Amino acid sequence: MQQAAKLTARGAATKARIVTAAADLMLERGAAGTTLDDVLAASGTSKSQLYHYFGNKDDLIRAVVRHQAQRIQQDQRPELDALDSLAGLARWRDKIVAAQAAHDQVGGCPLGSLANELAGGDQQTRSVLQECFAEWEAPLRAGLTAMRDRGSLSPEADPAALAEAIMAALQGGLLLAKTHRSSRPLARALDMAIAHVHSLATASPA
Amino acid sequence: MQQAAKLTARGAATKARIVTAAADLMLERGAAGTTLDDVLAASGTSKSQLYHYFGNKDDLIRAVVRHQAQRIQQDQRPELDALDSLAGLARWRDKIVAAQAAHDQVGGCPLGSLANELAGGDQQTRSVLQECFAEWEAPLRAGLTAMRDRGSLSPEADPAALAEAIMAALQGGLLLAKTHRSSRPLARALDMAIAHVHSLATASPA
DNA sequence: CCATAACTGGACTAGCAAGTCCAGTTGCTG
DNA sequence: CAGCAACTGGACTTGCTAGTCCAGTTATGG
Repeated sequence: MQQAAKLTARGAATKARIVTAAADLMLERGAAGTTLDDVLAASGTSKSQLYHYFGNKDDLIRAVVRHQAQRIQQDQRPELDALDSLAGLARWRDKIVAAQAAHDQVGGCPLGSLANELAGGDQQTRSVLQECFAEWEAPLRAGLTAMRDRGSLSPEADPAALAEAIMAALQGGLLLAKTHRSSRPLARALDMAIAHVHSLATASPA
Repeated sequence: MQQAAKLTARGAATKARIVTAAADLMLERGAAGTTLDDVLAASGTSKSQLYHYFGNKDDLIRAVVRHQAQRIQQDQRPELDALDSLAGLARWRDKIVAAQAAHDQVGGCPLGSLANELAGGDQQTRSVLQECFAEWEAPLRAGLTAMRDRGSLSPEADPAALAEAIMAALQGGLLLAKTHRSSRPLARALDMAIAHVHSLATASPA
């Protein structure tokens, strides 16, 4: 992998095909449970192509992590950009619960599952995970900050802490949902988190 | 494995040694990432002993899941039996955060990590996971129910939903803590959950 | 003290997985 | 159109892993 190379249109397409196939497989089998041969078969490529675009399996895994993070943000638009009101939070919640239910309750968070598996690994991969979570959390933190600055939330409310706690509820809710094959735990976790934001809302929304 | 057999004291000790070693290894490397040879080396046993006590690797994994669930409950006593007050919840929170910090922020929830990895697998294993989570959650649900019945919590409060949401916050907090190598996300998640219980508390605690 | 069953050691097999290698094809670019 | 670099195919190597097998040792109950 000498990736400063040119990368023609065809090459880019092949690389994307590999990452997409790997992401799908790793979502349902985990990163360790997915073999490169599986990825090659699913993407219709060969060993040499994979090693042409990626240094090794870990490198591919990091690409998959970034891919899933992008996919999540894409899926959650435009709701992710309208988290500066209680109504906006409710819409985001509904979209997430609906998406989970649509997946037959199978497969938790594409990012959370990978994080769980890879957080104990090398520093490089963990850094990517941290960045991806931060990127995902940013719009939430921004929305809560806007609410506080506007006076919709109590001045004592800590947007950063709130956003992190909500993400934790989301991740835990998805894990329990996956385990129980039911979206109920996810719904309850998010409802609790949003109720907590409600309790910090001021009577007069400014 | 014809486990209706006798199982002498020595046999029981060997079996326990295998499960303990496997649990430790799987906590830091995951179930798939732990080889049976690793387990044998760490426990000072041999292949034939492992297959004498367990049908196959999946069988061992299920034993590890049950073992971790028991260990967690044991570690969280006596706080787990005193979750029928806001003060009790706070003590439980402190114990969990301290335990996480004591582990150098490494390794999330011994049960949650396994659940994440195994929830997509066979029904048998998933059932064990569900039971273990239910068992762990039971004291929390009981405490919240007692609070509501006593009048410390609003009659509208739903102890089952509350307990499940709190467990979700705990799991998500542990996942983010593992990813960031910091107990901050865990503390924030639990603080939010407990603040939510506070908001449901009645002014007069009876 | 003998027979039976629990228990133990470790060599062995079969299959699979990551990563290597090289010969060949395609497609830019001057 | 020539030449170089990007790209592709797939066989091959090396090492590991779950699971098997059997010969042998220890405990126990009659």
